[in-house]
Amino acid sequence: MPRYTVDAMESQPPTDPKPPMHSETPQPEAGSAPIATIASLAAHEGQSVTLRGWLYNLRESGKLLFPIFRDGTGTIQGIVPKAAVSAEVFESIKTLTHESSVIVTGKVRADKRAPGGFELDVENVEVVQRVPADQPFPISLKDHGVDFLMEHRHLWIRTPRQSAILRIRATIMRAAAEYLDDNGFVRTDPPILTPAACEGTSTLFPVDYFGEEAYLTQSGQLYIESTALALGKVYSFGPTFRAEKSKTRRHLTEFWMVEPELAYCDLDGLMELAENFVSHIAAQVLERHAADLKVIGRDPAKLEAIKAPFPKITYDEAAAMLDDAFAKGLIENKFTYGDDFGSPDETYISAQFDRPVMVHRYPAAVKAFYMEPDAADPTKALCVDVLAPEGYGEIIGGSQRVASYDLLKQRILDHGLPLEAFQWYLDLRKYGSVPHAGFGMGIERVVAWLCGLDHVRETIPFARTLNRIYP
RNA sequence: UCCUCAGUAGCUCAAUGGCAGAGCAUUCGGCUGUUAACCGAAGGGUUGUAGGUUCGAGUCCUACCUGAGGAGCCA
Repeated sequence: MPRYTVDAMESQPPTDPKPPMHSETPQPEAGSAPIATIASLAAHEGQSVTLRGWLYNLRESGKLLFPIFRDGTGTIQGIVPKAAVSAEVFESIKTLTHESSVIVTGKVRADKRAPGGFELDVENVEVVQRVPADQPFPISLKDHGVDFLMEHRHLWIRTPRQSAILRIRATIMRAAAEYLDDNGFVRTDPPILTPAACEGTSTLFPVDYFGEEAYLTQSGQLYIESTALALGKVYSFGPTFRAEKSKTRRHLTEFWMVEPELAYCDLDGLMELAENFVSHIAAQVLERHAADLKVIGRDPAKLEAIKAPFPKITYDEAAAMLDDAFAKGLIENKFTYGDDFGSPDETYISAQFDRPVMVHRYPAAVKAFYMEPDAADPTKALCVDVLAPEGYGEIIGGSQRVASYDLLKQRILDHGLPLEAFQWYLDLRKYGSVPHAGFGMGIERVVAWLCGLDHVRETIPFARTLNRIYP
């Protein structure tokens, strides 16, 4: 039997020398133009470069061709006068079809007429694969319907707007991880296959686990509570699954969540983390994606406003705002005190602020069993929802967790949950329980909000929604 | 699960109960600065499915299918 020691270790051996992050791009042959990306063309003004990409569009005017190339980093228009190239090359470009893959050589030239400031005087085009003309690329430059685009998502992502969104998504995920990594958090990802519901049983995807019923995780929270008590500050970052039959612009059945969890942390500390965390992410998007924000038509001023501290109001204050709004006829439905906020309620509350608003201390009765009651008013839970502006709704939900063994056990029983499934979770309160807190942030809602999108299905490469699991 | 809306050419959409149309895409022709280029021509249809009303249905009625976005629930 292998044995595992838990003895304290001496300091760790030095780490290996840093391996390269990625392989080098193939070196060009001697004498040929260096390989460049479209995003970096400004550094090559006046030089001949080689671009490797695809034909995005082709316009022509008599004996002038205007092919637009894309390479994943951007687009650039080439110009091909008939007299400038051989008859074979001219004809080859003239008959190019949308999305044919090409290796282009040309000289970079600044031009005021070009949207990006540069054009490419094309010298040669090597066609890697020509899209057959009788089976053209299905995504045209004109409008398409949602159904058609989602059915062709694998091709839709090639369009400039979708590519820009995916680049911003990557930065948002990177900035989230980076903030936590730089602030002493240890990434501890929980399992995706889980034996029982975290909070209930109705919203999970069941899977067959060698004849036993298991579920896809709907939150790693319970697991990272245990890693937090082991490592102090931890986070998880991964996909989560909800089988809810929600059909709205804010819902996916599979989405990504980042969940920090901290030992020795209370609700105030958690809220401070949340606002700094979100501010850092917004700042990174602004810093790295001016061009992409322009492509998607997002006003950077909306992101510039996202700076800590965020406004913080209690549930009671939010409820009073809704009552006031109803009295003035600003919202349709009267809010019932004690209920959770509905989607229109959240939209109204968040619309009163230019940055995310933090609503804390909801009635314990409408919140999850693991939330710590407020000592000052035990009918309230020490929890916080962060509502994004512009109607994007809840992007973060978090709380201080119940620290007492007896109270947590009672809560599990009160919620009709099977005690045996939570035995390990109760252990956390048996062995060195401390005040601890954490939150979960839905990546897709943050992407939709920061990008100003009207639907989360554009925020993830392949969205999984109620009626769609293809492609 | 409920409510609302939609389904016509490859795509986006027109068509008072009376001949099935346009733009884009594709093919052919024209144009030396186009910016979703433009101009001319051609090909392209089981109007989601099944019934029904009618002299006649893309259009009206019934059921079903598919999709959309809103509620609930959530991030």
